[in-house]
Amino acid sequence: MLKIYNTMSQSIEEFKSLHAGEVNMYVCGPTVYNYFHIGNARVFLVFDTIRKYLEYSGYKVKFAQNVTDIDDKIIKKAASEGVLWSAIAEKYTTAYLEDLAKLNVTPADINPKATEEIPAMLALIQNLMDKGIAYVSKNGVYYDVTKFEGYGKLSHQKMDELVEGARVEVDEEKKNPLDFALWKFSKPGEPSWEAPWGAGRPGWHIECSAMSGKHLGATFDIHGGGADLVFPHHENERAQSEAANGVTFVNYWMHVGYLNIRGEKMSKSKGNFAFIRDILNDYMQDKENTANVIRLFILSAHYRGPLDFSNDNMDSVRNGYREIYYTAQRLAQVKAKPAASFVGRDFIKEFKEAMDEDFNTSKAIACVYDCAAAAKTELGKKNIESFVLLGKTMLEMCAVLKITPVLKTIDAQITELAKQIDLLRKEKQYEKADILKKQAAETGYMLEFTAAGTFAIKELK
RNA sequence: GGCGGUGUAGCCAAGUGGUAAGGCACGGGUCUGCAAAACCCUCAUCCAUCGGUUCGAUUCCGAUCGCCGCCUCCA
Repeated sequence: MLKIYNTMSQSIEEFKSLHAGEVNMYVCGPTVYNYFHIGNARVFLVFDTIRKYLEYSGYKVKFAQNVTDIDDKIIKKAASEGVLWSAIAEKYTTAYLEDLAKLNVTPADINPKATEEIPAMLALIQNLMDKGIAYVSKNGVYYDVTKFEGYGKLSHQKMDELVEGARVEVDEEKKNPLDFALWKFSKPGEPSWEAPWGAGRPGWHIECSAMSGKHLGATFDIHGGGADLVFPHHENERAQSEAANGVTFVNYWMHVGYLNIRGEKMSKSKGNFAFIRDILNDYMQDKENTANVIRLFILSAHYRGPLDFSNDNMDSVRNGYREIYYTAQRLAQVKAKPAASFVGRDFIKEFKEAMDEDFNTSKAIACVYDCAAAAKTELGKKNIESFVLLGKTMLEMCAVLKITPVLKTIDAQITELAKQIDLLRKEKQYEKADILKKQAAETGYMLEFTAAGTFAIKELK
């Protein structure tokens, strides 16, 4: 039975989908004004893994993730580079999709762009206007938070306390300091869309309400994002949607903890800003397996807790990943059939139990390691069929976590070298054998001569 | 000030009312002609501190201290 921590109730709840066997989920996507960084990547990878696990558990998942392609930051960036805002949005939307693909993140079923969903937003704003919840001011259309009874319930803040702590400049045009823009009137030269109240662009929160409602329904199962979105973004989305539709917006709110770099929040001024694109390119020589190491690193801690990114921590994970990677390579070079059963632990069962407990990937990964170790023990005992069974079990778990090692085809040259070395060893011509071994090493392979056979292992670098 | 998170071995990191998963590193060993970034084993009398509840707490409650974050359209 799957359990999920719900930010709304601040407790772990049994998961019950709205429609039997189906899960509708929405995760806040990027504002495309730059490449995305390792912190964004954490959110994307966590929810990709959750989605995958839901599917593995038998759910049909409908996954929507927006692309915010109009926003102040985009306009600002465009101005500083002297290009059209749309050029910035297009460039970084493309980059976003490329980087996601390199991380093996499955594309969302629906990738709505803000600029393509303006009509749905206008309809929602009109709905709020009709209900007397929104009002027009000099600068735009605003949401009157005093009209929504449950305001603050998601972030567990009281309105007066929010006001006290507010560091925002008081906007005289707003009725209440907490009121937020649904529609911002454009200034000359700014991008704008026609609207009944005046030309402008959408406020930050409205797109998610409009798009999730349109594609997933007024009520849907899971809404996720980074922890910093709880307030104000998700609080405001909820206020908009529930006030407009009169029904519960989201059943399970999920938030991913912060990713720090060497213990500090990442920021450009501190020079500890890491784009995922750069990590993918620079971290290892083995590009095909870099995404797996990154994902394993991200999943090594529970998704709700903080996670510290550093080279040392990555290296530690990479060294651990080798165990899985090498086991997979040996498995691929063994021709035996799997044993019918393994007397011992039921790794898959343990794995599922871990994941069912609010996606405890840390514990799930421990199952993968234990299984790999058990497989190697069998190999050492020359129980090849048991090794194959356990190796396959390990790969099943890897597939769910999406860390399946990417193997190289071993070219004929290496196979030939291995044969020759084996021959030379039998003839005790060790000096010649060593020369050939060195040759193999130069191509990135190490050759293992074990009781269970000879393996050519591509090193992970 | 309000709210939230967090403090577990050298490092990363799970977890439980009955005495601590897993990974990395270290150390020892095994296989091997030698060797490996291979394999095996070892590695927290203890879970920030101080109280309380309990037969028993790292796990529950209270307090204290430390670190991080949100309350500024930052995931």
